[in-house]
Amino acid sequence: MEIKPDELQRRLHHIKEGLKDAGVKLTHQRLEICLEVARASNHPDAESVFAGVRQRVPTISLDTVYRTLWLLLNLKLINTLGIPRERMRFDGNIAPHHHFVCIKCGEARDFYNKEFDHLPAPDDVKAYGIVQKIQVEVRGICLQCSKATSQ
Amino acid sequence: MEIKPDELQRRLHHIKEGLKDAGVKLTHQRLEICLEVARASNHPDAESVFAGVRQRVPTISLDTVYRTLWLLLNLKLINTLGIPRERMRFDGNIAPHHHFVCIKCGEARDFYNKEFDHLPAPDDVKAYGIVQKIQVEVRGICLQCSKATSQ
DNA sequence: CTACATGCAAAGGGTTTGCACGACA
DNA sequence: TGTCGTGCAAACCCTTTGCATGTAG
Repeated sequence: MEIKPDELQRRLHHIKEGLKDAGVKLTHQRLEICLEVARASNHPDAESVFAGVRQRVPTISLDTVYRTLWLLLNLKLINTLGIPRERMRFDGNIAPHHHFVCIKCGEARDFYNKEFDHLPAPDDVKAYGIVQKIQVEVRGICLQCSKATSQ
Repeated sequence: MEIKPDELQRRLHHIKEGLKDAGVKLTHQRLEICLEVARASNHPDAESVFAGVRQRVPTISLDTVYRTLWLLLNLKLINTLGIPRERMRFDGNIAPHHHFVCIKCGEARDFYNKEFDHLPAPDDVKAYGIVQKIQVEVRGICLQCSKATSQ
């Protein structure tokens, strides 16, 4: 599950520049963690990143991995799948629907949209497996949080 | 954050029928948990459901709430936000992209699609807050898992 | 040289499990 | 009455934090 070398270089360069701009120290550990997360195409969890880096830096600790990933996340140099720090949340709504998710407070609100319900799955996606449903996730900042920030 | 009474009745009825069909006992606790999750429109976590039910059933325990929610989930009578039992996962890919997520093994694969990148946010969604990005999540069963199931 | 990053270990929070009691069919 | 569900508490796992040591700038 590796990406192309030139794409890797592009990502790495972008991350390094971002760290430099933020004025944080470019330690050996941090660079290796960046490399690991930049070249993974399978959305690794912290444990996977840890295992990968450990092969090259045997003394690295798991909490350094966490701290570095959070650093990259806060600088918007990487993303997360789903919502960070999220506990499990349940949804009694079985009907087809979509979500507006606030990236500040995590609130998720349903909305309905017939066009979104019937988005066709691209052919290259069908090659990944059997498609069951398509859901659109709109990310943004909800009214309450945008008020709170502007005040 | 309550839904319309007739919609609530519809959901409750559907859940009760599902439980009956599955042949599980319709205990007082289970019914109250179903009511709580069916009438919540804010995608509650287990703790919220627990708090709500507790007002009517003071002796209920948190683990009964978890067990019942899992029961409903396995019977596909409710949904979860995000992927169940998911730990935090990171994504070194900053470019606009979308995900195919396997509901069996949780594997998420990127795909690119210019049309999806430029989906317009519906007006009623814009009323929820400031839209930052729109991501499409395709859920299904990946090739490996569908092979494993059919064997 | 000095502030910041690391490693260690222990704490923290959410979720799950084992077991004996209690309640539905 | 027998089986399944519940409550309690402890275990579990992932993640975070405090502190002394090490290191980049």
